[in-house]
Amino acid sequence: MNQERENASNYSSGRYRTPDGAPADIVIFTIASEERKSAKKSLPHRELQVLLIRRKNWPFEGMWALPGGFCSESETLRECAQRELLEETGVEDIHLEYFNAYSEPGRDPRGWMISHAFFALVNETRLARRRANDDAADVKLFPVAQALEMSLSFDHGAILRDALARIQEQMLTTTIAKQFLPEEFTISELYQVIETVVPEFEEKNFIRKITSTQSRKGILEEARDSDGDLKLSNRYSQRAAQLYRFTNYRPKLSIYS
Amino acid sequence: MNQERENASNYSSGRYRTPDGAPADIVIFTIASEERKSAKKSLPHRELQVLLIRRKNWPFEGMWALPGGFCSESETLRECAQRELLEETGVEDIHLEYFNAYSEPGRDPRGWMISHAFFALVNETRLARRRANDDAADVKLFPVAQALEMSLSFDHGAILRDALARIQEQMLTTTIAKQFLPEEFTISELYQVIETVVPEFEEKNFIRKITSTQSRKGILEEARDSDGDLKLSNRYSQRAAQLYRFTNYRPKLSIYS
DNA sequence: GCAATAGTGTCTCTTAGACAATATAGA
DNA sequence: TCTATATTGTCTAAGAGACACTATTGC
Repeated sequence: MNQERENASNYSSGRYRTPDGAPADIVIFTIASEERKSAKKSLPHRELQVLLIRRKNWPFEGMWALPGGFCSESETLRECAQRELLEETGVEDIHLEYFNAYSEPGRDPRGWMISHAFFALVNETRLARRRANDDAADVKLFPVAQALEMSLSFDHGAILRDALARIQEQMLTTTIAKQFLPEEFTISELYQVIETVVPEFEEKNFIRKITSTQSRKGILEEARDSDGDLKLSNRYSQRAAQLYRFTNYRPKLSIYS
Repeated sequence: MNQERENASNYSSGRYRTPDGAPADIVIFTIASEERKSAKKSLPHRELQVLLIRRKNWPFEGMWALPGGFCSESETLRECAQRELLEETGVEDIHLEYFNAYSEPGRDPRGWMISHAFFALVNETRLARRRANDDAADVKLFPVAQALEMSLSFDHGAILRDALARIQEQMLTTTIAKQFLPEEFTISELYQVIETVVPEFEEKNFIRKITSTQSRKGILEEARDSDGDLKLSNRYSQRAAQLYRFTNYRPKLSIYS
């Protein structure tokens, strides 16, 4: 023990310049949906949004930034990000994923800071509760398209771009769409969510492929009530639509097969 | 300017405990191939290997570890990793990719260190030159299967596992296979490389799929000589095989289509 | 009946998957 | 000729892609 302590203190006796902090920044995405004003039932308009906060202190005082904070020695980066997420949005237990580190010298005027970037996907229904509590002037959801054009603090513009690219890729290759959907949803809702995140997405025979092709149909299963009958919803349509839920099945993708 | 400096010094006046360094560790993979001793021409035996170094100092003195080093304030993590890679292997300009950060408290007895993990893919022909120069006792390639069973320094066992999972996924979804192949190669070589990294991989009609199905044939193109004639190789076979090269085309993958 | 969404029929062309068969050339 | 790899033939079932068509139900 003494040996170890001595070694350790020997080691850190100022031979190296050390970082001035270990920040974690979080790109919090949500999909806002707005009922369209129409006499008939119709699908809502959906929009991908990102949560930004207005900085109160130097540097970049008054500018918008990604939520984040400093990690302490006694927690992992993930725990730090979870803590920040809870503070900013009041939500826990949601999809939170580390995706990159930002280490460009000079990226932070406060000193040498390597930022650890996470993205989080939050269902708007869970975000809604919290929003009323906040000072709307300091914490705000922005449409992603708009946020990308804003001048953000630090290199947060680049972080946002990277996060968006990542969730666009994952939206098509994993089942993260479920983060933006209720437990049970219709095929149209799923399609809309995918389209909202990846505007280029187009799949003419979507319903058929997802429900009846052998290689993919394992992704979803029909929702059934306690009697085992199929559950339908007519929330967005005159004709009731079948409700589905995600299974745990995740097809393996390959460019070679 | 003065204002900024004053703010900065104000900021860092010991309010937070700061990390004791910013290390980058690199998981360097290569595929070693060994000609089989057979009278007839036959495909070599291939094996995925990882480069480890034996630690000379406390902590974990004498144990094997991933190569790595401390990042300086004036470089990015990538530059740091590139520098380390050059020092350990003598190679530059190869596939180097950041994949995770390791921040478990207590992971490094020297203090609070968040390790930034990269993986690198090196063609054995480029590694061969360097190996003679090194003291074989301190830098060594291990079969990955063996390295996974060794007790490595720090949390390098976990880092190695994660890196392996990542390149297995990427082997099937991107064209990183080319990192382990010469510019021009035969279909069998490509198949072997994929199989070496992902043992479960099996594709009965591989040659046909990769060369003649519409959705995938863009990945490869036939190699041709200056006259425009097809180039063949009989290095591994009696009957000469068509040589191919990767194009820049990268199919988009989706679980929904 | 109209509007708005849900879902099916149908047709053609391509691909998957399994195996057998043929091709090539050095030893 | 034998051996080891390369490449094509063939057949069936499944899927892709396009579009027209039917279904449902509140207004």
